[in-house]
Amino acid sequence: MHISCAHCGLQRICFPKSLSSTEIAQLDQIVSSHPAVPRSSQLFNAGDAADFLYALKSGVVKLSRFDQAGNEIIHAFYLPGDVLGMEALESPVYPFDAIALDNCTFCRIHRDDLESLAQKIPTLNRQILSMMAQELRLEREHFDQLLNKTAEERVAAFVLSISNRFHTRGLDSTSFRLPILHREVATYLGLTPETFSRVLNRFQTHGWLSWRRKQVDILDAEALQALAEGCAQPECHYRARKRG
Amino acid sequence: MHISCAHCGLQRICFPKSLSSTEIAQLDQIVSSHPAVPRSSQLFNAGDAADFLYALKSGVVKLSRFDQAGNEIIHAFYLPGDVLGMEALESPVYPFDAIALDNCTFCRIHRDDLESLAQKIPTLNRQILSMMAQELRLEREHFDQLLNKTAEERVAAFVLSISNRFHTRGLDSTSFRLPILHREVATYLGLTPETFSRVLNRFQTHGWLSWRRKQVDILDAEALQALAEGCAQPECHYRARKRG
DNA sequence: CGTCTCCTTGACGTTCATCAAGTATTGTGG
DNA sequence: CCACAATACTTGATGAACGTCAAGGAGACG
Repeated sequence: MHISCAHCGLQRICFPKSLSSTEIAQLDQIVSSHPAVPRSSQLFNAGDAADFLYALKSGVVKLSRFDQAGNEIIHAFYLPGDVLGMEALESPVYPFDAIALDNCTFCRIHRDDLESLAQKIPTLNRQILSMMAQELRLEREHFDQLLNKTAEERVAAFVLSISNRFHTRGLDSTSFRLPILHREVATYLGLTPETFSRVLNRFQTHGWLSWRRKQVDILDAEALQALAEGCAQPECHYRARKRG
Repeated sequence: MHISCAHCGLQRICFPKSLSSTEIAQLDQIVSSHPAVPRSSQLFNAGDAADFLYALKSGVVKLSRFDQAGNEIIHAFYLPGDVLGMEALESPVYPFDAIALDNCTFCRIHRDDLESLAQKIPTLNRQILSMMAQELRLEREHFDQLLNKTAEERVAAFVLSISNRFHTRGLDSTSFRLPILHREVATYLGLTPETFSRVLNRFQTHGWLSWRRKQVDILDAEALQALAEGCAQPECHYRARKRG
């Protein structure tokens, strides 16, 4: 049975974020539980009928697809409280695969139910739009992390970005377990595993970061921040070109 | 005075896309005209209060900002019929600059008016979500065009993408004027003007494309398509790595 | 304990950014 | 309408960052 959103620890991040208690009660009517998805299984695949939105309760999910050349493209990692499937509001099918990187649990909402309810509750309507806009913002952030950035800048920005998301969820933002393979992080950042490995090695040497297997420890957030923002560091020979 | 959406040539692309004639009449009530914006001027800047959504009637607009290092990042080019400002539905201010690349004309809608009307018209509500989702899809397409792609693949994909958008608008999709500087296209694609110039030169040599100043002529769409998809071409020594 | 997958480390080559200089085109004022 | 300036684009030489290939090591799982 579904636990009421009113008692869920993720209500500050998830759907109920801006709703009143009576509105949350209405939301509860259309929220149901979804069978747990084990590690490496898909929640849905590209091309599946997009009937539901999913709220991630626990675990981590990657949103990905394979391009014509057979390379994996990873567009997003979802953490507890995030909502999956927003992009399908444009089309009848999901455009991407959603794959559990850990054992995952979900709430789910039928999109027709959500649409009907949103038509009655303006706050919910605004909330949906806001979540959609956030998805767009995150994608553009991801884009910015890659464009004209060196491998070191990308990794630094990624670590800080994940750290912030842990912080938002009230978790330890300097030491945490991240159930994502290095290979997948590299793919997300448009790098090869080899390059990613070398960057981690350099960060460790400088005492900025320890990231062994799935355990991440941020040792010098300021150094990483400076690097992510493209400020000069002795090791970074490559400089972004200046504005004309 | 505002021309009714019912008589606008862009209604198949713009807001009225999926609305009935009575609904379009209601929409007309909240749509107003906006003073023309001359070339190189901004429609709005990052940080401005985001009170309005704008529908581009004529001209081309770029959505951009400057990063910490002072480099321009261009996230999108808008063509007639496109709607600007969707991303601001999450925040009270625009997160980007919108700059006219040509003399531009706009319709505009106050976001509060739109929200109220959408609460009454479910079709409009769905339409707004769909436009938002499309914005997200285009951004991800943009992302895919850059990730692990060579300069040639990026340019080929860009030309075809623009061509498709002209086609959607019922315009000539093989020969058209594109009022975007080469430098701006290069920036959009994460390249330098030099590299962009060299790619155009190669395409011209092969007889695939002629792009002089602002006049674009696609001479061999299939060759460009093959290149954009990463299929082998004699000139392209770089091959995408295969899926593991 | 053995196998599989993940990660690491090294040597090398390619693509593209950078620097620099030159040519074409647009815009402006006389 | 022409001269000049400013901007946009082109072309060439050079080097750096990172992808590729190859092989070895370490952790996970049965």
